Amino acid sequence: MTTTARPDTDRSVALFHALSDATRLEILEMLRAGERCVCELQDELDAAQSRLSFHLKVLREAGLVADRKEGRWSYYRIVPEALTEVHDLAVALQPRKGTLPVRTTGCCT
Amino acid sequence: MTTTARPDTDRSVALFHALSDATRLEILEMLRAGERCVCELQDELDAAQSRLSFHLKVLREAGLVADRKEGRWSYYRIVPEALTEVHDLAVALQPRKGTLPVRTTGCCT
DNA sequence: TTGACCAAACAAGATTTGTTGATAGATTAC
DNA sequence: GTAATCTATCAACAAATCTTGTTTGGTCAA
Repeated sequence: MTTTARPDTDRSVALFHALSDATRLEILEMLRAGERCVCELQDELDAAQSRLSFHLKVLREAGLVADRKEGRWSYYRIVPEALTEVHDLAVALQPRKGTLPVRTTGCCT
Repeated sequence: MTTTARPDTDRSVALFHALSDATRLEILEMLRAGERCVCELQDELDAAQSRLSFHLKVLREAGLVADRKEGRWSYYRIVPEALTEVHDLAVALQPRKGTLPVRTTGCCT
């Protein structure tokens, strides 16, 4: 889209987009066990440093992870609230209660 | 990614990707109220027909919507189970219970 | 201070995604 | 039959995304 969706929609798009990549999901999967520094992610995922940095930035900008510097290391961790948001979005997209699976009246009549 | 993630990961990527577009989220939002034919979506979203068809295909291939032909009309509806999957994925990504927000031991020691 | 190390940022290229406009198939109305 | 309608698909282009390799800045060790 070129344009103005509801801010709600923009936020949803950002969250879902950040989650729509295998590398990023693998990063999150690793972080489920707790904080990790970039070098650890690099080792375990066997990914180039710049690649990891790119994906971590996407996750960070979506608010899905947060980072913390300590000396020369950067530690990343999951932001649970962001995942709760995703959870809530999925629920909010479910059909409204009382909706018939198939309609009885025709369209464009 | 070029490659082999766990099938689980592939599925997650497909679902999240399908949800990572404003037009597609608007389509789903409309379908929450019940089945709609393409021409109705077209009118309400003010989108070109081929554009809509493209996005409906993405949603369909991800299993988020299902369609039904009746005469010359195609009716689309939400597949609630797919949204439940999304819901479950968000939950599954939450940090494991008992995880410390910040680690106490250094990395790469 | 010099050199090693960690991580972010940049540049260039390949690939994927989304848009528009045109075409084609199927169904209904006349 | 022919024409109109609805939708999927295709081709072409623009824009966004991801990857790799390089550069840069900051921190630590000797």
